[in-house]
Amino acid sequence: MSKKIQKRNAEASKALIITHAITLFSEKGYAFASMDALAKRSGLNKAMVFYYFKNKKGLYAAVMHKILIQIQSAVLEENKQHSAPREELEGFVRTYARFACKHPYLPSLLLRELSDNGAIVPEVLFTSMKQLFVLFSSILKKGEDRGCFVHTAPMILYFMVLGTLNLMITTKTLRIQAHQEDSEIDTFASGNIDEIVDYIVEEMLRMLVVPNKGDNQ
Amino acid sequence: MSKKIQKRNAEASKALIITHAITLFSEKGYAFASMDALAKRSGLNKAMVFYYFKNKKGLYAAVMHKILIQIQSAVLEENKQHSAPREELEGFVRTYARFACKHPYLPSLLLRELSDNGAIVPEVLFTSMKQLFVLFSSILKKGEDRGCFVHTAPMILYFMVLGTLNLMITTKTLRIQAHQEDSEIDTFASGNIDEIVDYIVEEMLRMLVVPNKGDNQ
DNA sequence: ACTATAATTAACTTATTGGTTAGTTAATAA
DNA sequence: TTATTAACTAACCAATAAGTTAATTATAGT
Repeated sequence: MSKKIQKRNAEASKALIITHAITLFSEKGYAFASMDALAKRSGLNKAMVFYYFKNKKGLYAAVMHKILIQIQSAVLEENKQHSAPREELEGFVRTYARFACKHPYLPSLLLRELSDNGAIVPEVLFTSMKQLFVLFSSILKKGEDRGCFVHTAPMILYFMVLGTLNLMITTKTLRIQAHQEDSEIDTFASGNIDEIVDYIVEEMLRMLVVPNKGDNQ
Repeated sequence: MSKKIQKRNAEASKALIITHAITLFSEKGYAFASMDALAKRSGLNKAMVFYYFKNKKGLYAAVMHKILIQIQSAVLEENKQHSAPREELEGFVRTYARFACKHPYLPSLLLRELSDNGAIVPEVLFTSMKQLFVLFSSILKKGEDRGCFVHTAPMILYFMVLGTLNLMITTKTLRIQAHQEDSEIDTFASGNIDEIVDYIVEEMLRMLVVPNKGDNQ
């Protein structure tokens, strides 16, 4: 039969808390996200938060873990569909970008953590970022080995991609506003995420592709 | 004669507060920077902070204003020494990078603000970022006009530069740590700021320079 | 039906913090 | 010398927030 509607359901409550915590943390940042507010949003008693997650930090760690696992598996999964370095690279950028755009908490939480030596939950953040980086480097490496990419410093390119995407996404409203105030300056205000990715990928390839070997996918 | 050492000195006190506020804010972030702690660090009475800056937000605005003016004028000033687009571009990147590296509060404060819709002081941040962007675009534009740069979306390149630099700088300790834990992965841990700039400029030029017109400075 | 336990709640505690205020002392100009 | 003002201080206040606790209710296994 259909699941009966329970008045008590640990998993559901936990999920409810996490869901609202994600938006709350990304809206307000860690410090300004109050657990009272979270309880109110979730429609649960504040004590439940501590019951399930021990303390604020624990909850935050759970939140970060969840979204990092999500982005990680999204990118890793997508990557399986390709084998040519150029496609892999484009897939990496686009998947990350689309995900980040659909879940705008990702860039803001990520930038905040990164700008702060992984202030609140270093380990969680770290392992995830590392895994993505390993994939990214392996794509570049494969390209090099096949002779279609020139040699580069993967860490710098990685941050180039992430930095650009995250900033473009988080500053979207800012850029639109700036363009309205002064239409002279081109803030790429109209660009949607796929156009941005097109641009970035184009630039990346211009950096990477070995001259006169462009067709060597 | 020499200035007599005064027991009371508005300007000195103000400066003292700002100086310590800069480090405090960048260490702890806006929310976790307490005014009690600031007063203690500055060796002044807490009330002085409010006496001079009205409230915490006002102080923060003053802090941001100061550092943004600094970076802005550093870059603008340096730019006067060049006229060839390629040199101008390199100068822009290097001056920003060196400054940010010498004053590591800049990247962390900047990223935090940017990742948050200019959370705390939108206007101040905004005008400064805009001015730097205008300079950056004008460099690219000049390059295009002279036929040595290809056409690009300046906003994206701008964030590419700032994103990469700020991330590389703020994650320095993180990267060193990661490399120590697993020496397999190349986190560019050893790279100093000038090497990083070399790399970035090299990549930027590979993106920008019109093929077979590379010498056309 | 009974019991053990997991889920839930209201009320409370404790600490911190941004900000105020009323009063005090140093400098300065008449 | 004195009056005025600007710089400075100690003590205080109200609000908020993280975290606790002791009691209560639903649920599931026996």
